[in-house]
Order: sequence, then structure tokens, then C-alpha cells
Amino acid sequence: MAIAEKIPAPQSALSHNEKNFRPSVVEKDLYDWWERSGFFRPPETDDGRRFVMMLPLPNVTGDLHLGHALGFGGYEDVMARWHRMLGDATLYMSGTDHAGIIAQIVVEKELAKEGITKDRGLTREQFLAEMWKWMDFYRPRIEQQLRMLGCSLDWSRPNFTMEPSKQRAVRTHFIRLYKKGLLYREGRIVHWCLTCQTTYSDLEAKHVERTDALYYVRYPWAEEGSNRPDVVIATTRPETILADVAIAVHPDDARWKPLIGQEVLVPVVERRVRIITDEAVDPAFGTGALKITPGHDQTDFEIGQRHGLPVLTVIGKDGRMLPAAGALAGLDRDRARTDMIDRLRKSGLLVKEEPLAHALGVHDRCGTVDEPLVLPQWWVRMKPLAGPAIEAVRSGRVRIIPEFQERIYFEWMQNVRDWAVSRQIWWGHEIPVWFCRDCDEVVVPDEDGPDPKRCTKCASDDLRKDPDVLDTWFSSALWPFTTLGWPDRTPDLARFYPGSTLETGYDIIFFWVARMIVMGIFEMGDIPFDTVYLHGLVKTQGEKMSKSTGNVVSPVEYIQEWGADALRFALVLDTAAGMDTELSEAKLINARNFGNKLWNIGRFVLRQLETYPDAMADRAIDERPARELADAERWILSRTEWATAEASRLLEGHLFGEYVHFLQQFVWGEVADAYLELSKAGLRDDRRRAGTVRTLAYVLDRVLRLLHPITPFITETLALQLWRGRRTARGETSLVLARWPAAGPRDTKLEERLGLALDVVRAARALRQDAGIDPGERIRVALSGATGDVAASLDAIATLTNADVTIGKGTGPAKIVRAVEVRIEAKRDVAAERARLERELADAREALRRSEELLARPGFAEKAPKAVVEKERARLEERRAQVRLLEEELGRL
RNA sequence: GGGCAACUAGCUCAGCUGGUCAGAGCGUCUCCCUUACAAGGAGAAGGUCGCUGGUUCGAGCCCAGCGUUGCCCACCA
Repeated sequence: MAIAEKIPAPQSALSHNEKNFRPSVVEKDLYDWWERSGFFRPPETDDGRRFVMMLPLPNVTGDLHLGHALGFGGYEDVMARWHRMLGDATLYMSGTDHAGIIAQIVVEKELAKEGITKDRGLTREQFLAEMWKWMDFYRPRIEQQLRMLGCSLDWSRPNFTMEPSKQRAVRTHFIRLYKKGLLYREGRIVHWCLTCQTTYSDLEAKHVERTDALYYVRYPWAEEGSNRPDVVIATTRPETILADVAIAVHPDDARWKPLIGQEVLVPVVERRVRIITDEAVDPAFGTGALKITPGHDQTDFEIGQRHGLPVLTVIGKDGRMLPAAGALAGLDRDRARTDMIDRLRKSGLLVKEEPLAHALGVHDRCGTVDEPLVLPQWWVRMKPLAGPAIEAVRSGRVRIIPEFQERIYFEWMQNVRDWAVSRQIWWGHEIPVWFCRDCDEVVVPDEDGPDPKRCTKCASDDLRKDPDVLDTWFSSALWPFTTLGWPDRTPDLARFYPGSTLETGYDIIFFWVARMIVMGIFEMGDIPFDTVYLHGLVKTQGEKMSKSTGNVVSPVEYIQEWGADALRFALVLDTAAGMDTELSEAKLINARNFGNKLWNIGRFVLRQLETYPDAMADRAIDERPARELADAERWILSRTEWATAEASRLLEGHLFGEYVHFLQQFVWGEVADAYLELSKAGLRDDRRRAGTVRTLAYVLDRVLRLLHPITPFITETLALQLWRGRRTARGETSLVLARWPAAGPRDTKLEERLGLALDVVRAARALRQDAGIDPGERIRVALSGATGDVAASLDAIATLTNADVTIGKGTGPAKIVRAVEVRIEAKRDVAAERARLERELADAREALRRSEELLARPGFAEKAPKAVVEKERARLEERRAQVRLLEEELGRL
């Protein structure tokens, strides 16, 4: 760090002579400087105040999308930068995910373009070498995009889920789970993807609505008998009839009770199967009789397990009927279906068919219809692991924001099922398991042990390694500690685990968040983070986005057009935790315009500093001016302290959208629109000038600090110009490491007073516009009524209204503000004014009535807090005065 | 079949766990190129906070029910 600080800040390509802020010319230089200077690395030592947040590892393949931009460049970087400024040792950890099947699909497509396919003899080793080549191509790309967003990630701690150290971690983790009996291999029904040629977990199975034919099929009685009704079942998958092993009915179904235990013949194959009962059967569906096919259906498999039924498999991994399918062998599953229907029809067993709208399971990666198969797979036993993870959230040790997501978490965790973690693809973490070809023993080495050479049971050296790899989420679940060097006991691990906050999209709460909590507790004995902040989805379809004809627009394009600051600002502004948001062009324009407003505030202040260099002398920029200050200066200083407190409070409360909104209102509405205008009078006044310049500098410095977390580039650009040749109290050289301000004392009386004065200004401006007076023309304003609080602010009112302001009665058109009568000297349009005043009087009377009613209400004075009652009384008085003034004015007209 | 969320100005959304709470941006209307900014400034119009009850001195904010929309979970063949 000491060395790093010596790197000089970049000479900004943007001078403050430019009227518009141009992000593209400063962003890269600043980021390079920040990164090379090591600003994003946590300090070597700390006092225990730390902030640790892991990047939700993006997939190396593909580009970032707007959801990433919101999470990474929005919430996460805001938190990281804010905590860094607070002085917390901040680690915002970088890293990328190997993305398992997604990456394999992407690379397979790329390779196919070059005519390279697995069919043409590409070996596993060759394929993996190709994968790594592509990883090296994609990774810098995604990392570059993170830099473009401005994310203050610690790049000196790189992480990639497939790097050797992570492979060792995954191996260790797998073996530990196995040795503790939490990982087992078993032949159970799993989702099989015919396209991807792999199994997948329940979470990766999506459901799509589809209408298919529902076939009613008669199963003949095995024994001749009389007067028995036909057994008819309903199925959408007649091709699986060949693997039927039973017929099930609900135990309480009166229609079937007499027939339970009797046998029917499975059509075509003529197998005798028994009629059994199971609670899982819905008597209301179809005929109430369900054909049981444990080999090809989830429900049936479970029913089969309960009743000790055999598993028959007639469909292979390629989707073709197996030899066991007899006459249908070799047909693919769709052909087999039509073929089966033909046969049933011919034999008179097809009773009828009708359309059925139902949810069909598909693989979320490719949309291929699920083919449930019974295959030996590795499973993580989730139930015992889930308990402590549920307790961690229930007890509040892990807090999920928004809170309603906690219920969703509990719901899933309480009903969690075992997790199928093996995948039949090549790209992924190896499974550290060997099978003995001689005795079928499963050989798993010790966690630090070498690959086994001999069977631990029969000593055979004919071992076969499990060719499967692990679900990509298996390694992601370890992210909070593998990034810190686990399983080694590294200094980073000791220092930065458990982490602080995990920010990610709510769509992966089960895939990732829940599993991190589970595995963090299992491996580390402690929760991985204490706060989970979940953001919503970003959509772009609602409004006409200039470039979004397609759905996916890369944040890069937005950054190039609007700048990273504007994108971040637009994404976070007015969002609430967990809510989906719409990024509209209107929001981007607003954000860009706000940046420009800030830029121009900066230009104005910098110009004053250059024009009046003596004002600062050798004072620190961020030293709060105290002496020789007029009301205007004392007012904006007080408001700035308020803004500091407010911004801090909103960030502490994770109210990021409000934080951005608030600062926009404050900077634009109060600093720019009100104070900068007031300061112009101060700059013209020899006695006020020095104080005004110092105030401008101080307020700008504060504003830049408060905004830096959301708009790092423009604030740094201005801070470097503001501080160049001057100094801050701490001698800061970059906003990245600058101190987040603590709120100083306020003068609320003064704020109140000036607040009223600004209301008076608005009234006077409205009056002069109504009267059609040219904005350049200086007018006279007279104030009467309850002028006690505005009397001291006449200068400010005069400045902002371009008027001479006096206390006393005037003759022109009037407006009543609170209990102050504002009158300008101008010709009156009596009719229009009467109409307006009558409207205002009606409103005022209504307000007065409500005040009176509230105060008169039984119980209010006794039960409401004193402060509330007092406030209401004061308001009542003011409203009385207001009504009186309006009535008088109308009387005069 | 369960569960969750949303419903606030024409549009997009805030409203921080009951007491200026009726807001912002965009859009609309009027005026203004005032030496930081026309990517700007000033002013104005615009909402009985989905509906119905309830709790409370007091409710967009809490409770109950209903309606509409969206999402999640689930073994309905």
C-alpha cells in the first residue's frame, strides 16, 4: 500500500471548461489508477472492523447482463465503497465460475463451428484442453466488464472455481461429506436430459404448460371373471406402459375397494400386475386408477419404493426403447408412443383420448422434455444439513432482506430433498471415487490422501474412476471459504470468515444462498455471512429502449452510451429490495442529466476557488467553515450535515434506492437550485466572499463523498480537481480511500426559517409569472402577516426572486404562504386572482377543519405523543392565520 | 394444490415496519438561451394510495375478506 500510494492520479482528460461531463474519457484511467494503486485491497491489518463480501461469481462464458450490473455495480459496489470509506477493512472478493454444463454447451457450439465434435473422436482430455483454452479467452472478457462497471474488487485475490486449489477444496469437501454419511450413491429416479446427456437436479427442472393427449387404456383382467368393471387407467405416456408393474388406487376410493389385490394384464406385454393402494393417487384424476411405472416416473418410483415393486426400464439414455421394450425396441420415445397407441387401438384397449393441459418438466438449460430414469447417482443427504441452516436464519444470525424471502427460504429448506450432484458431462469437478472392477467396492481416498491404486476390500488393482463430474453448484456452495484458501488454514481464512454480506438475485436463493449457508456451517462450523441482500430482476421491455430490440442488452453498451455512473445510478434509483425493476431510457437520461448537474456544480465551485484563491488560504477543503458566514452559508452547511446523516442512515438500512433518490433531491434541489444561486450574492459581497467560497468547497467535498459509492467515476474526477493543489484534513488522495463523513451539528431553527423563505420565494415567482413579468425584470415584493421568521431572510428571498423585498403591506396581487402574505407590485387581474384565492381559501379551510377535528377528537390530546400534539396545535394556529389572511384579501378585492 | 409479492398522479416507481403520508422521474401546460449546466432554469395542472370491513385518538402503512396481475414451490398420471 505504501508503494502503491505513490502512483500519481491520472491527469483527467476532462477539464472543467467542458460544459458536459463525458464519462468515456475518464472512466478507464481512473479505474486503472485505483487498481494499480491497490486501493481495492484491504489493508494488511485492521482493528476488527471488517466488511467482507464475495462477488456472486459470474459464469466465465457470455457477457454480464443487466441483473449483474444492478447487483455488482449497484448494490455490491455501493456497499463495498461505503464500508471502505467508513474505514472498515473491506474485502470485495473477485472470482468467476466454471459454469459446468452451461460452459460445456457454449464451448461445444464454438468447437462445432470448427468442425470439432465429440462424435469425431475428440477425447475427454482433448476436450478439456479446449475448455481451458476457452476459459482463458472468456475470463478476461468478463473481468473487464466488471472493471467497466467500476466494481472495487480485489483483483489481487483471483478466484476461479476450476483452478487447482479449488479442485482440491471440492475433493476435500466431497470426501468429508462421504465419510460422514452425508453423501451416498444410489440408484434412484433422476431427471435425465436426452439432449445434454446428463442428469440434473430438481431445481434445474422447470415446468412448462402444454396440452397433450390423455389416453384412457383398458387393462384386461388376468383371470376370467364376471361382472367386474373394466380397469381403465389414464396416461399421457402410453409408451411407458411396457414398464408398468402395478395399478394403484386410492385406499378410500369406494369404486376400487372390492378389486384391490386382484391382477390385470399390462397391454402388449401381457404382464400380470396387482392392483394396490397408495395415498399418492388422486381419485379425482382420470379413472382414479394409476398405472405404476417406477422406472420412468417420479411419483411411481416413490410408490414402487413403498410397495417393494421392481423397477423396469424400457427407455434408454438416448431416448430409444430398449430391448426390454420388446416389439417397440429401437424406436425413439415419440415414435414408440404413436406405435403403442396403434397397438392399443388395434387390440381394442384404447378406450378414448382427450386433451389435457398439464405442466411438463423440462431441462432449464435446453428445454428438452425430462426423461425420468433410474440411474445410480451421488446424492447429498440434505435433511440433516438443513437443520442448522434453518436455525441460523430463524435465530436471526443470518438476516435475509427483504424479510419475506425468509419464509420462502424456510419453506424450501423444511421440505428439502436430497440433492443429485453427479453429472454425466466432462467439464466440471471430478468425483474422487473409484470402483473396483473385481468386487464392485467403492473406494474413496482419505481427504488428504492420494488417488487409490488398489481396492481397499479385495486389493485388486483394477480400479475404475467415476467418470462423472459434480454439479457446478456443488463448488459454488463453498465459495465463502474456498476463496479464502480453504481447506488450508490461511491468514485470509482466519481473518475474513465469516463474511459480512451476500448480495445476489432472489432467483438463486435455493441454488446458491441456501447451499452456502448449509455448507458454511458444515465445513466451517459457522455461518458464511450475517446478511443476505436479495435484488430483483431487471427488465427492459416496458419502454422503448433505444437498442433493446432483443431481450438481452449488455451493460457494456449502456456504459458506452451513458457511462458507468449513469447506469449504476439509473439501476439503483428508486428500487426496493427484492423488487423487479424496469430500466427505462427515461431513467438513464435522468441519471445522465444528474451527473451533468453534479459536473456543473463542480465546475462552478472550482471556478470560484480559482478566482478567489485567498479564500481557502491553506485551509483544508473539508474543514467546516465556521466564521463570517451569512444565513445562506449556515443554512446549506446545516442541510449538508442533515444530508450526511440521512445518507448514512439509508445505507445502514440497506435502503439503496432511497439513498440515491435522496441525494439526487438534495444535490439538485438544495445545493444546486437553492444554494448555488444564493452563493452568487455572497460572491459579490466582499465581506461574505471568503466564507462563501469555503462553504462551496466544503459542500462540494461532502457531496462528492456521499455520492461516491453510487457514482465513483464522476465524483473521483471532481474530487481530484477539487483537491489538486489543496488538501483535505486527512491529506486524502483518492475518494476511494477517503473518509465517509460524520454528520456535524445542525441549526434546525435556521433550516426551518430558510425553508419558509424558500416557500415564499416560490410564491413570489408564481406571482410574477402569473403577472407576466419578464424574468429579467427586477420587481418589488412585500411581505406581511407572520413575518417574524422570514424577516432575517430577506436577502436570500431577494436574491432568488430578483426583487427588492420589504416588510409591509403592498398593493399588488397576493399569495398566502403558510401564514405569510406575499405580495408583488404588479397589475392585478382581479377576476383571475379572485378565482385563485377562492380555490386556495377552500383548501385552507379544509386543512383547518381537519386540524380542528383532529385536535377535538376524544383521546387525541391524551393518547398521542406530546410532540405530535404540539405540532398539530402549531399547525392549527398557522392555518387559522392563513384562512384569515385569505379572507381579508378576498374581501379587499 | 400450497405459498409469496404487487396493485399509489397519464407512464415507471419510491414511500425506510401508524402521526406534513400524499412523493420523485418522465410526460403534459405556461414562461425563460439569467455569465455552473438548454443534458438547463422558473412556475402550474394532475391521485378519495385496487375494493370492503376492522383495530386505533390517528392507517397507502397493522388485521380479515375479496378482486386483478406476476412469481415461486409441488409426485396430479
